[in-house]
Amino acid sequence: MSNRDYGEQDCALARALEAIGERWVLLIIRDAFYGVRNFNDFRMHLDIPKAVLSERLTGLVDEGILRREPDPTHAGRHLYELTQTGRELWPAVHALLSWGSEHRSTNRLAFKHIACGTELTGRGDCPTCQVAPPPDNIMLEPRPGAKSRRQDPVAIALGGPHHLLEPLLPRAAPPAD
Amino acid sequence: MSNRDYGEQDCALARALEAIGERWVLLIIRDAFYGVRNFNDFRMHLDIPKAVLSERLTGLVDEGILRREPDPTHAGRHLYELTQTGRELWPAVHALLSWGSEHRSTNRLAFKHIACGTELTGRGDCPTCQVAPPPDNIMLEPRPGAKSRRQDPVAIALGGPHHLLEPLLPRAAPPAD
DNA sequence: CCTTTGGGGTTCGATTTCTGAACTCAACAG
DNA sequence: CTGTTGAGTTCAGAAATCGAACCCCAAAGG
Repeated sequence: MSNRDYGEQDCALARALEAIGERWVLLIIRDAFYGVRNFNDFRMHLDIPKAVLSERLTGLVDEGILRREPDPTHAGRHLYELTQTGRELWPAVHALLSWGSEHRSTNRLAFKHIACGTELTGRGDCPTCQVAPPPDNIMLEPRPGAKSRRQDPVAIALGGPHHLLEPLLPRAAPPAD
Repeated sequence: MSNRDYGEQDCALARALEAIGERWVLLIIRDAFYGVRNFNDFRMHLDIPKAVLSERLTGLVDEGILRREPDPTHAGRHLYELTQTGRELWPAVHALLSWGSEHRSTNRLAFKHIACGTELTGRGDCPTCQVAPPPDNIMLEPRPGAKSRRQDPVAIALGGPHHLLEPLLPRAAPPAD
């Protein structure tokens, strides 16, 4: 990852951007918060070229943001999940998400504090409990009336409420009838 | 700016990254928060190629994040400053800065609430006042003992305390004796 | 008046990165 | 054994980045 750096910049922001500033990386991390864990689900949800996805995933593993582990259900495949360092990117991801939904588009998703059910503010605080919940205490649910333009399995699985960081099971929901 | 987009991604984060996700952009915005306002100061502080800087600045103006105005002291020159929309990126910038300083390098700068002088938390809150100050109520000061590797005029001007968003005057400080 | 200087760009090849399509390889299903 | 699918790698063309060179204008110097 560490070509494409910012040289002599003597600043924590430059260091952060060297780790997560490349194209696609924050969207990959967003999906990881949403519970995406395997290569093909990232790929289908993001429409990202395979070579780039592969490179970004190994880069993020090298940076200590994702952990790669063997997929117990399929020999030879991997699962990717956020490390603690990666989870600590939640405030940054949420801040960008909330700037984007304020100034660029309204967000289709609401984030709620699991402990009390209250929707979080733009700063990621729970107004009821006066705390900033960590991602594993947040759930996401689609706003009523919002429907996705995408039809890939991940987008469909995100059509219902879901705890952040818990694995999405995209293939488990083909509506049988 | 809007080539290099994220296509069908149906997400406020993708929209935000289309505006501020390109290389250099967040560093330019950081410098704008620090008070940098003219082309050459950005250029010298960032070591960015002129063509790229020029393209990014006009892109940010088009996106409504910076405002370009004539420099009153030099005909034909411009000053760039953050719009309200741009200023609302502060929480995102601060979140990344604080992740970077926690996981990549210790930050040389401390951010303090002007109203009370307390240093802000990693989440950008003032622990004394229990509020999250907007950038025009924050000052930055170098941590004792931290010295910059850079010697450009902007880096030197940032060697002392400074209110965010107030113009830096880099050229005003050549130590005459 | 003419020349120099410096800010603020634009232009231009060389290099690097991104992209989509084609290809490989291993695990499984039938 | 054959076909399929997930997970990559390889490859060539397109796009972005880079640093250096060049251009234009305004003010300063003489």
